[in-house]
Amino acid sequence: MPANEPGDVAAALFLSIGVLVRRLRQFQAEGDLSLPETSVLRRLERGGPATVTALAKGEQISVQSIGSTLAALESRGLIERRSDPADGRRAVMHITRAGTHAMSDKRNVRIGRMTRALADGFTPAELAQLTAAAPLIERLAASI
Amino acid sequence: MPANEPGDVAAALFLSIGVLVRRLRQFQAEGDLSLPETSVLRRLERGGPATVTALAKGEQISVQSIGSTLAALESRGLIERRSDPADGRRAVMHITRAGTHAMSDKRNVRIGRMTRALADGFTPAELAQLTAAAPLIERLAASI
DNA sequence: TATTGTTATACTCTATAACTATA
DNA sequence: TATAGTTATAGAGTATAACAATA
Repeated sequence: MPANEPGDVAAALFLSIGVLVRRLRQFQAEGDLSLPETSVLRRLERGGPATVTALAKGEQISVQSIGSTLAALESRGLIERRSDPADGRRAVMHITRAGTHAMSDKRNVRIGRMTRALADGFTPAELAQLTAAAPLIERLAASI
Repeated sequence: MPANEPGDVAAALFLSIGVLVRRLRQFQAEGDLSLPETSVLRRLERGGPATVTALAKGEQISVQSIGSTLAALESRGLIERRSDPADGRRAVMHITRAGTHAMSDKRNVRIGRMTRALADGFTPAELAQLTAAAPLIERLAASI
């Protein structure tokens, strides 16, 4: 049984997630969703409608930085902006039917390739390990 | 027992690693190692001396892109460039004693914060899950 | 010719600063 | 005044193209 020293876990995770992100960045074909676009759509799909500030906080970027991503998604009809009737400052973003469609395995290149690689090269036990790791990685990001 | 559908695993991983990378990007203080610098040093530390091409391939970026990172590390004495006597085209990069020192928990802000967060907020069982996930994530990156 | 690496240039993603509108 | 969001500008990180040196 290994010791799983926090320092070793940290270094190993750091290297592996960096490589995966850079690898995923390489599949940017004409018309594909970008990395941040995919992430925002997935978040809306998972967590439901959210304000600009909430999305930025979830994505761990500034409110200003998420602006162009939201504008791009909105201009393609993948999200819809609704003003909050209770607070005129707030803009609540909703994923549209087209947005959900764009996130399907067939349409989304990155998620699709990850899905195929996982289905072809990983055992159910390994998929279970990755499934268990995802929320831990999110918790780690939130606790750093 | 959940089904762990590859599509769901892919989407969950995608979101979590994106958030962690963006969170890690935020700790860029004066003099700290950058994200790619930390990654390259860790790779040399783990895998031993490597050529420019091998490092670029490991990091999943182009040979051209890794150039500035290597130049920055070399100028600060954290890596050393040696020409391969057997092949004059090759430059073999070695981590120096100072480079290893810069990667220690105390000196490296990102790895250090990850290490502390893991030590403080995660159980041994959770650390074991993350330890198991890291090589799977690397394998996924390589198989996409 | 093919491979290794460098230099030059451009694009993507994110940050900070300054601003407007609403509370 | 404080909060939600936008616009403008800049920096980090990576890509492609063109090149030089060696195999």
